[in-house]
Amino acid sequence: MLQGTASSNAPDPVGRGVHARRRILSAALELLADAGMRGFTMEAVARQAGASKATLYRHWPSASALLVDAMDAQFRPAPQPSTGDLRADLVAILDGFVRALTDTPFPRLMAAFIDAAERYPELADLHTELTRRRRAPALRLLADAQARGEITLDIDPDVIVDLLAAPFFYRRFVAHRPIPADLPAVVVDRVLATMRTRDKTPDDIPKDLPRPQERAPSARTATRRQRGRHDRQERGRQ
Amino acid sequence: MLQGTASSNAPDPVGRGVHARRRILSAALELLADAGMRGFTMEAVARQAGASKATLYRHWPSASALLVDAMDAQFRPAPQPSTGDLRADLVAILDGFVRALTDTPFPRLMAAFIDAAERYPELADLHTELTRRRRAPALRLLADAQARGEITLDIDPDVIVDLLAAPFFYRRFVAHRPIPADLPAVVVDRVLATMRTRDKTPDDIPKDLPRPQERAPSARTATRRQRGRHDRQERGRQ
DNA sequence: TATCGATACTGTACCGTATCGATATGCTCC
DNA sequence: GGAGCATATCGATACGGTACAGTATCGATA
Repeated sequence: MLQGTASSNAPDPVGRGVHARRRILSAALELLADAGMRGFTMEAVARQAGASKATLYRHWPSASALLVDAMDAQFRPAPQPSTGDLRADLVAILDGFVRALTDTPFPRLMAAFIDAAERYPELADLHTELTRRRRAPALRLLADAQARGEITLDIDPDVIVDLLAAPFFYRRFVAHRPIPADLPAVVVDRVLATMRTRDKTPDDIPKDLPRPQERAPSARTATRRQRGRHDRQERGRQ
Repeated sequence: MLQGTASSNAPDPVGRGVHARRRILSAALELLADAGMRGFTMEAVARQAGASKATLYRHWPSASALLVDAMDAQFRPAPQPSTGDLRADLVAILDGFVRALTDTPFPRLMAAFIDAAERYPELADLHTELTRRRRAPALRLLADAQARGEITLDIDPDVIVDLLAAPFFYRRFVAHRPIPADLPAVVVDRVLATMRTRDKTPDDIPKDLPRPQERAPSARTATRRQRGRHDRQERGRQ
């Protein structure tokens, strides 16, 4: 699948080798998260893993091959919520994003991926694939809801998923501002509001859902500014 | 303001030094865009700039101080479209984003920023500030439209700007998928649809705008207009 | 006169390869 | 079923080569 990797296709070797391999893959990700591509050296990985440099080169022909394997091994498929309540399920998915972006080392790893993908084509391909897998649950929810007649998908569903997922990554990696706890609900409501079918709206949808034209007044207080330490004052120059 | 920079606040020195300083700042950004933080070394910058390493250390105490200055010097304020047509102005801004993300070296620089900001706090602060400036025109458009009674801002306007801007960065840096030419219009229409006031809708708003509940048959055909207003936007170097 | 480019220098870090002894695993043979 | 051996894998270490950090010096130049 991804060329350049020495052993991702082969069955895991038996015996003592497995342990060294796993230690090395974990160490590679730790280093990448801690120090980015600058800290990702074969020497440092070997040190961190308590392994010999020779062992690294026995398993992977190059640092980038090791990195691809490490990225691939790290991925955990996202859960697929399916309570039948589209809004709740989407919010659950986005809540998972928020947790991953705030309470785990994932964002530091992600930032390194973003940078690495820009410069190593094989990493860009893998990054694309991993992102595709992360998006699959939301895409499926939308397709199911459309099949039930709950929503009208008159545009590319991938764009809808973009609208849903993008704000969280943007806040974390570009705007560097805190993510309000209710942002998943706010985003889902905004996006769903443009897709509800007039004729059929299931009863299990919360009634205070802010439909356009007849919005619940609570959305305002729910999203009160909420700025933290990232709020900065004006700078002197332009 | 940004500690660690040797001279960003001081007036530019006169004489031959100015030229060397500018060459070095440009070279720093070129290297950062080309090879990320790995390629950003004082030696490489000096080579690229045709300068002496000693000259670099005369101006900046460290590599990160140089990087902060280079990032700061690169920024060009985004234009502020204001035709009075909220939709057209927002689309113009997002078109500028798309051009910067597809036709310039800006994204490679941006990816390096994203990674660097994760590991160097002073770069994160600067990145936050630069992003804030990039968002200012859209925020002002929304405030003006609200003042005109054209839209109802019942949530944090920053969240609206997030919804508008995020999909483009997400597509480019996370999903690694091409950005359709009509995505700005699609995004603007989706987001505006949830904010239009019922009572007052200015006449200069296109009538085929996909309102929720009475949607135009295709958001695609409905959003084909107003292109090529301003051709200048912020990007990296020249 | 201030700034610059060029050069040299020491110290450190990493690359990629080679070698060697240690050890866990699996198989054979009794 | 257990002792013993063969094999694969491992960690440690060393090596020459390259690159970069940061400082110092000196002559050139605007």
